[in-house]
Amino acid sequence: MATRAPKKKSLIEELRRKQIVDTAIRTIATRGFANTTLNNIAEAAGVSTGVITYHFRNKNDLIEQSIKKLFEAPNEYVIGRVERQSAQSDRLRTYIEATIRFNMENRDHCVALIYSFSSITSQAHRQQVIAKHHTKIRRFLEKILRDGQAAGEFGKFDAAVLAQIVFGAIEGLLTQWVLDPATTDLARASKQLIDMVERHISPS
Amino acid sequence: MATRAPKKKSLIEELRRKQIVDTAIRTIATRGFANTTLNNIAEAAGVSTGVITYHFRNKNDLIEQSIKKLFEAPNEYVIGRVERQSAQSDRLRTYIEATIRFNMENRDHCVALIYSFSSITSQAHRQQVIAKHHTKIRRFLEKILRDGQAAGEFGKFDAAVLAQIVFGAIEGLLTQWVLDPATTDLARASKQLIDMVERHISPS
Amino acid sequence: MATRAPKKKSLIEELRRKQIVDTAIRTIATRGFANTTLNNIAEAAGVSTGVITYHFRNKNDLIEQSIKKLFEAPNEYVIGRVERQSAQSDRLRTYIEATIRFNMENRDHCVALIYSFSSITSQAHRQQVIAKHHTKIRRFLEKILRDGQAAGEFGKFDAAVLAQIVFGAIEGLLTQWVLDPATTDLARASKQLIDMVERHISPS
Amino acid sequence: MATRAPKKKSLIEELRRKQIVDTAIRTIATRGFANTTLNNIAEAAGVSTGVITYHFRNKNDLIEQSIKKLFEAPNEYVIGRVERQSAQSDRLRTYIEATIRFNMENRDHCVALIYSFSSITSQAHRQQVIAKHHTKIRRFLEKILRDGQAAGEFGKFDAAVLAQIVFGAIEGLLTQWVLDPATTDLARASKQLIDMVERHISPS
DNA sequence: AATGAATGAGATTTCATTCAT
DNA sequence: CATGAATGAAATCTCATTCAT
Repeated sequence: MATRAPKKKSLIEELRRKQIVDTAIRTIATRGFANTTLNNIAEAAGVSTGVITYHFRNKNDLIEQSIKKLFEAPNEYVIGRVERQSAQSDRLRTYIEATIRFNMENRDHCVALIYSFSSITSQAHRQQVIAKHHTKIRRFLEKILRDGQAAGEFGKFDAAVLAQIVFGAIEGLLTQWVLDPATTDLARASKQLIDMVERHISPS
Repeated sequence: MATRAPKKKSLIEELRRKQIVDTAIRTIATRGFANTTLNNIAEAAGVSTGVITYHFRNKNDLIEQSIKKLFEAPNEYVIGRVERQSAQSDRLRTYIEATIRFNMENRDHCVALIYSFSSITSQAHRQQVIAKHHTKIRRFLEKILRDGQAAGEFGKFDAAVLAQIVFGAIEGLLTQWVLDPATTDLARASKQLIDMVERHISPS
Repeated sequence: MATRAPKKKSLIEELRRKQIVDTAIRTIATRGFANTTLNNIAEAAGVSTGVITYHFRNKNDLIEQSIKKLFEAPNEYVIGRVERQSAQSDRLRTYIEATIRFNMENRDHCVALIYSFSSITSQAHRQQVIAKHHTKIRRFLEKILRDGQAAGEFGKFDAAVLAQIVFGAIEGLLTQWVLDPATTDLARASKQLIDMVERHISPS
Repeated sequence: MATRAPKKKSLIEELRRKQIVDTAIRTIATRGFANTTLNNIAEAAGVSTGVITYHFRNKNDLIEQSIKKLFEAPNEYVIGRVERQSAQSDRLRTYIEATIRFNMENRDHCVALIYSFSSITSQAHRQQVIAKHHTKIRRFLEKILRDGQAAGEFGKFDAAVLAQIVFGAIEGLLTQWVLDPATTDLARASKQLIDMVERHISPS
């Protein structure tokens, strides 16, 4: 029942912020990162430009809130589904499937996420934020692999490195799908990735 | 088979262009995409602002030349090494190893490449250029896989999809390494990826 | 001789106006003139933004009310004390002492006053208001000097010019104290100024 | 023969900067501090707005350069004249006369200087800059007084405090003259101030 | 009376591009 | 070829003011 909100935000304030973040994500997916202005976002949201700087400290603040959501939204989706599984092999498969599915069902989200790499500036902060999110997700995957080894479900392999590979493979597949959806068959790739990984980790 | 420049560029002209493109890549890697101005590049190259717009039609032209180089440089490196191998299994292993190695030895290049994936502006052109490069490399990998199947070196699998996965995995690993080099062991990941793929495609 | 408000203000209305003016002065002293927004003042007063524009025609109105108070508050303090003295030499000394004392006891007031001297916008009106207040106080001082001459307490000198000097000296001392309180000893300066002026005007 | 210039400025660059600073001072004197925009200054200088941010980091930078000049220009004028005098009593008189004269001959300068107090923001930096300039000038005056005491030209008094008073009196007189030139006779005030001070410090 | 979200005019700032030298 | 000062369009940011609740 803990209340957060460092500065007590009103309900309407929260709604507006959420609306603007969602619109920002949509606009970035449509126009690209470099080409998205506050005006574009305001117009897409049907509000005046001033509304954005009224609710966010500045453009950078809005962008970072959007990036936060870009990482958290798929996480919530995936983690919830993974945790409903008990066997680690089911968890692993669910992790891959759910991640791919979320992105297929939310292309704007996926596109904006991939684009967000270009938003990294020399101010290390932005990079750190993205890196932290990356690491967090990768660790979640790594834990599944280790738990599976501990339970005897999986054989012997370097869990940290395999987590890197699987996570990297998914991200790389999504990048391809963003750039060239016509020649990228995410669903089949998902199946084959699962198949390959399962064979790799089987205890035999 | 080298084609000469269609518009007769002087030698000094070519050198300048090359110098500027290289500096642009280095600057993007250092400052991020959104934070790199023509002045930044000019300063880093030790020339005046005007030099850039003298040698390139405009900023977009310079960026596209840089992106071209970002894709072509690792390609040359990798393809050369791959083609010295005759067995397809050697080619496949060489492809993965050489790609990882080139990027480890040219971090600026790698960083700029990852940043650029999503430097897409509303001119769909940029996205098409990147997608085309992606596809080209993936096709090269796919051909190795198919040739290996034809030669009986590899077993049965969907080559197009596996090419997607392997290519995606490498790209994803590089992305992780760009964001967080400390926790990303590229060399080990490379070995394990090769191991996993080889087991997956073994004909048995 | 107090005139009632020409437009019938309720008691609560008057209290609010006074509270806001006081807060404005405090905020200007804290944040500087150029850096004080209506929101800053509202926040410092613990009220909503709208309250200010509800009680004041606009920002300019609030600022002018505040400037009015900045001049009137020390005046009331000083004039009351001066008029309790009968000898003009006592009045003169009291004038200087009381002015310095009021400002030492109300640093925010003093700071805001110094800052406001030059808050002049292109509307010459603001400058006129400040000049009028200045002149009024100077005249008050001048009268003491003239009355002293008439009574034979003081010797021969140009009263108008000496009033300028004394008034200017006090204002200048306060400015220094505002800018650099550590190196400005107002109390000693006050004594020495009185001493110097008294010697200058002594009839001998 | 020491060269300064931390970053090697070209001659034309220096001229432009000087021109813009001068125009800024003139514009501030005319329009007031709060009412002066970069556009106003650019227009008055007959250049485009971009020129200003090309030659100055930002508006704040220009303002601080202008404030620097506001303090340094009268200083140079006054110090040069003072140092041509050998007797300390001549130096003191020259200090007061020259300060008043410079300001009478450069009203824009004087007006902008007085206005500059309103430019102080909560960022302590601006205040410190102004305070530092103030202190420096006051110390110069203090030294004249002490040297005169050491030479036996002047009698016994607290030199630091008298310097405060004389400096404050001049500044206060200038403030009055800025606000209300019609009723402020600077020339006569200057004479009477000298007279009063000389009597105060005479050794008898 | 009071609130505070929203507006929009006007300011500052950035920067690709031009052009006289 | 090269320079770098200048431009001006377009972006971000600020904030007094309005207004529905």
